[in-house]
Amino acid sequence: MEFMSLEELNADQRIIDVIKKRGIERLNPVQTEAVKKGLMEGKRLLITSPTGSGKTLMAELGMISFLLKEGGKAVYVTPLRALTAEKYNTFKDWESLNFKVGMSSGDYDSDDEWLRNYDIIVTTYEKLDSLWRHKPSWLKDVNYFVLDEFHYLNDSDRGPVVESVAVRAKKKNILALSATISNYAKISSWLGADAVTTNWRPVPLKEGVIVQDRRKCQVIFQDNLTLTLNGSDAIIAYTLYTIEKGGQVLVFRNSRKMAETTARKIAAEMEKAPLNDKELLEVANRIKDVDDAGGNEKEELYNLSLKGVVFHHAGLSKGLREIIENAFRERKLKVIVATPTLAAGVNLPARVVIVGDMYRYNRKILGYQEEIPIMEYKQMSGRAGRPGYDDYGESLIVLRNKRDIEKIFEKYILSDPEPIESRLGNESSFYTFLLGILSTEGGLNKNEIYDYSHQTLLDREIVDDYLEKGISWLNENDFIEERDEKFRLTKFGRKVSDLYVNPFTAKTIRDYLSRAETSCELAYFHLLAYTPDGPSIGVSRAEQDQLIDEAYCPLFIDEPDDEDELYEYLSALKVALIVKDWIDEVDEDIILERYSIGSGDLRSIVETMDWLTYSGSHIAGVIEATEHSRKLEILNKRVKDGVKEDLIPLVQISGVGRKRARLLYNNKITTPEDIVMNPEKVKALLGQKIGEKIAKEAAKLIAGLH
DNA sequence: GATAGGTTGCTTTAGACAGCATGTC
DNA sequence: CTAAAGCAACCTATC
Repeated sequence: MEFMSLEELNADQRIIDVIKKRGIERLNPVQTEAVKKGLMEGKRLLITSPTGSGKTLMAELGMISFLLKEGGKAVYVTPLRALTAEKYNTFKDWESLNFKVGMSSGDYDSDDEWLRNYDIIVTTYEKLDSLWRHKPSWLKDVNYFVLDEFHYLNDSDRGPVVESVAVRAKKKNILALSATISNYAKISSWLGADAVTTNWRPVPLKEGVIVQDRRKCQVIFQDNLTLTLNGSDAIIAYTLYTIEKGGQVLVFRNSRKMAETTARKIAAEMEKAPLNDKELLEVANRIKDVDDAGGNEKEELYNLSLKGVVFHHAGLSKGLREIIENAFRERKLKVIVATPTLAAGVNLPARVVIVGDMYRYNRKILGYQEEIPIMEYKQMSGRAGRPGYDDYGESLIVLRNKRDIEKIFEKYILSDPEPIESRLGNESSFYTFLLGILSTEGGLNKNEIYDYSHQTLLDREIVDDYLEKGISWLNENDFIEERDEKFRLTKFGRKVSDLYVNPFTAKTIRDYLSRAETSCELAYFHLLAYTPDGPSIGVSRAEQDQLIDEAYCPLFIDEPDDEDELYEYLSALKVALIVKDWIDEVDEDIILERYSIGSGDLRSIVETMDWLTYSGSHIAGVIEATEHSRKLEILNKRVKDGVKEDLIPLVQISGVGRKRARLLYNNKITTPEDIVMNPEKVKALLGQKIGEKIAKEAAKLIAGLH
């Protein structure tokens, strides 16, 4: 274990100053090794090391020293919008060296060309992929790419994009950062990079299992240390044990419901725990005052937080999630019981991590529970141990059965994660990849497409197979055309690539719309939700029969016979009904109740349908289905803000949402002009301060139109 | 006859990226 | 292609 001093680093003094300002005195062993392997000289590296081993600083050293020497731009890519925002904030430190930092993702989006003003751009894999297709002028100035959380390459949904980005990025200088992977040698040689691999962690990790044995729980650590606790529930017993000793606990469960009930059970036992009621009351009030709709989860979280225990999953609104994460970081909340959301994502360590379930239901195969990937376990256990607070972290796997002990130790604790492999080997991903390269590169002949495709991680034979099929499929379906032996995107293909929708989504939309007359709102939503890009949502047994009755108008798609397809069809119908309620201005809490979804779910459905209505409208435009296009355009405006058509002019004003707009409209203020004309009335309706602000925004909007 | 506690049968099951216009976080 | 936990309705023992 070698720690390099900042003096030895031999870097520009301004770099040292920034690092020192953060309270960092020396480089840790991972960082030291990376520096020795040429990080500061712009050497191509693949760094695989555990969570919290200071990979971000390595990326910064790499980027900054490269920019100082070579000029140009650096792009830092992450798989999550939350990570993009987090990195953006840390990289702001480098503005003292006159490097301008920008970010671009679905959340915080900049105009493509505007990004030229930045030296460091933080973005997501999908956004970068999309940028490449739009070819903004500055992209050729980027000579350094940092590919963060590179193990996402192995994700079946998102991996293909990571790989496409890597294929393009590796033509330039790259630094790939990844969790520990077993086949790093193969990956680094594919990337043309040197590998830096260590298992060094800033806080040591003690792993073990905890087994339920009647009224007692047996804890067995890796180092053979054992411990017996009283209690008939292993999770509760060890959580209480940890809290008594002043630690925080992160519990993982594999369903939302279980996360909630486990949180309730722990909270019920918290009477004897040492809690700071004043702090918790303050947290509880933050939860109560959150201004995005929290649904009925809000009240429950309020009560739970008074006991220092909360649950956390994607059904929660963004505001609630943030409050919980911050309060845990502030060490006010003692326990979070979460679904896998918190395993990846932003940094949120705890002294103890309890992995409650080693199996997960597989939605594709009935009755089949698969063991969770080792990588996923490592991501969870990696959250154990807070630097500066804990001497070591503990990660415990809960076992229901004694005879699993050895197997679990062998598989999860003593082994490396599974190798990461290409996920491009299926029609949908590969065809998307082909569309992407033709979009970026312009016209290519067959040989050039071959060469390009062989840059992927995929085996040659598989590439060749999909290539033939892909080219003819894209050709037959009018995404591409052949001219002078070169393949180019058609107008339709170009549009699909720009919209960033899956080609199968585009084909579905085009095929149905081109042969049908216009239909009702519900039918459009249903069609969009039924595509591969549509939101998927669970449909309960009881809902299934009801859904068909609620479809009040003819849909574009006929009811399928196949059972699985029928489920997809009904799921899309449920999405359609939710979005229909949303644009009919049904109160948010009523929607959540009616469809038993969380407010986070509603937000994500609306977000996706916003994108898809926009895309649908433009696809209809290209195939000259003008009526469809016009209808979808109006729906898009309504979905964005959740309003009926008459409110569209009002919600264009920033600060005016569905509720304020309806209030104004009911009082005969129906346009931005009305607001400017009657500022006093607006103030009377919305309050002095808000009214004033909105009047200003309305004036700005009108000015912008002229 | 009320009630605590058990049994049976049925149901449900994680997460989160993308366009554009806006101002430029 | 190998399940498990929650929940409501019903059942049973006990006082």
